[in-house]
Amino acid sequence: MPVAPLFRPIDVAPAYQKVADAIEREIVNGRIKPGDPIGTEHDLVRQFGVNRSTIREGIRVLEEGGLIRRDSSRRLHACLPRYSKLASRLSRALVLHEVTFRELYEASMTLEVASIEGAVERASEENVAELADNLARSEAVVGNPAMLAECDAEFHVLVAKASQNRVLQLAREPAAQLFYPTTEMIVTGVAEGGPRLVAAHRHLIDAIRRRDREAGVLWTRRHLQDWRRGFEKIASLDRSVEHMYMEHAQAARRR
Amino acid sequence: MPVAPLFRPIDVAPAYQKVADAIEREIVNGRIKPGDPIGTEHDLVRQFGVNRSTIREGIRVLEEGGLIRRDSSRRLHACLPRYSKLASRLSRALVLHEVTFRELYEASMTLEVASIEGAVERASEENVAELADNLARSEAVVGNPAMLAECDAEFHVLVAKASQNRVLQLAREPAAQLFYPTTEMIVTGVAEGGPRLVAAHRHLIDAIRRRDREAGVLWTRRHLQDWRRGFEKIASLDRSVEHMYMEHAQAARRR
DNA sequence: ACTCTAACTTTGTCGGACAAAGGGACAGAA
DNA sequence: TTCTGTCCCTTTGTCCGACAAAGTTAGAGT
Repeated sequence: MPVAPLFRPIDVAPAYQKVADAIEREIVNGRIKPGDPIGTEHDLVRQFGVNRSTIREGIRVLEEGGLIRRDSSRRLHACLPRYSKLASRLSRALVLHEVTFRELYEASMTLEVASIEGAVERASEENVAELADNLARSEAVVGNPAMLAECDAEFHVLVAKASQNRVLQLAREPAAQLFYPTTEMIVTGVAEGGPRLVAAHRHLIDAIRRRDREAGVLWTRRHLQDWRRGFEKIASLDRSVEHMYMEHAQAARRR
Repeated sequence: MPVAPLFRPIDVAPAYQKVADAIEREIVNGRIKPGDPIGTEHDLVRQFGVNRSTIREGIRVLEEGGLIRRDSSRRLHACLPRYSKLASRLSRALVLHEVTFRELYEASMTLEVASIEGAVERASEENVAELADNLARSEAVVGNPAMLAECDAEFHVLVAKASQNRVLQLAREPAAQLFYPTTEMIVTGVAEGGPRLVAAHRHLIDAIRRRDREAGVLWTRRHLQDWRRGFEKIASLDRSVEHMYMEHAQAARRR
């Protein structure tokens, strides 16, 4: 016979966790707004009535979660979590779960197509200008695989931004971060890779300008299929993402 | 005139960060495998030659990132970051960025359709069984909005799982976590909401069983449109996601 | 072989300490 | 006035040592 639920489970979280939770609550429910100062560690010691070491452990948790940062003078502020930083956590997780390039490819096909559709529909003048600027820089470094791969990654971030849909922007980022290093390898290994990549970007900008959804989708598909063909010259799609790719995601996180 | 780049910026990361980075590197590059013990704090003090407080701050960073956990006896282990925990970080970020329900809806339309397509193509017997089990439980609680909403959230997690694409699984989760609380409100407010929801699930399972892609996509669209219609009876799609929704995501994180 | 207890280890927290770096005020130089 | 160097105070990052509570291990006794 089950016992009558006389007692609720009591909260036995360690103190540093409670400190972190308390500050998190205030930020998430909006009482502390992004940019607001949190106060010094000593202030927090007084407010929470715990030791500074405990406060500091709590602060580390929030810092890692992207909810607070230290400014140039190391003072604490609430802040809006940055997508690229959060996404690199996810990229890391995907690597550890040993996802395959096939999964990456399939998901990206969906996400990038959705991005371009949004961009075609809603891109602003400024979005297009950013994309055009990126294209110009890409054309200038078409012979440099590393820099071209970086431009490519930025290009797709800008397309997602142009979609004006931040959920999509965030959803595509983890997979995109894992693509980036392979793009470099492919452009290095496949002679016509660089020019084809830049040409695809040019068509994509054109499609956005003309609000031509069909063309946007078509060229996004081609662009990704190009990646796939290039990749399959190097390795199998069923290979899992290698640990070494994390270096790039780590670099992105610190930025 | 720009100065010749004689010096590189020097690395002045604090000690606790270096500790965290060093351990993270070993985990991510695979030298420490998930499940492996990390050693006691005292061990780490000896190995890194820094104070225990410093070690502990580094550990908090890794713990929050999901790379290590403490087992029942509080000993440290490397572990695979859990999707739902990471996703709740993203949900939190989306709330803070004040994304609109329109963004959520549009992105989910893409992501859930992609999930069902994958599920129709690749769902295993076991996946279908899990879905059927979920459906049975849903039917049993069709009069209870809170429990039905929970079942609905689980259903879509299971569909994504059935797609066998972990990238997709991860990408859809942050948006899905924000959907969940509204589902409850809608089912509460709209009389025929519950039965329609369950009926849609039944059709989806059926589509997966028959490997009928068209039907799967169709019913996913209808299911989401139902949500939208229900939501618009309550509020505008252009409203931003409210802070209160975070409670659910926070609960998910702790699990 | 099993249980119970005592000793040991580990974690979470505390208090205090100090060097390095930043910010602010202030005086003197250009 | 504007700039610069100096002094002082605050804050952070790190260290040391300590202790209670909870978990682990080993040994005693059955």
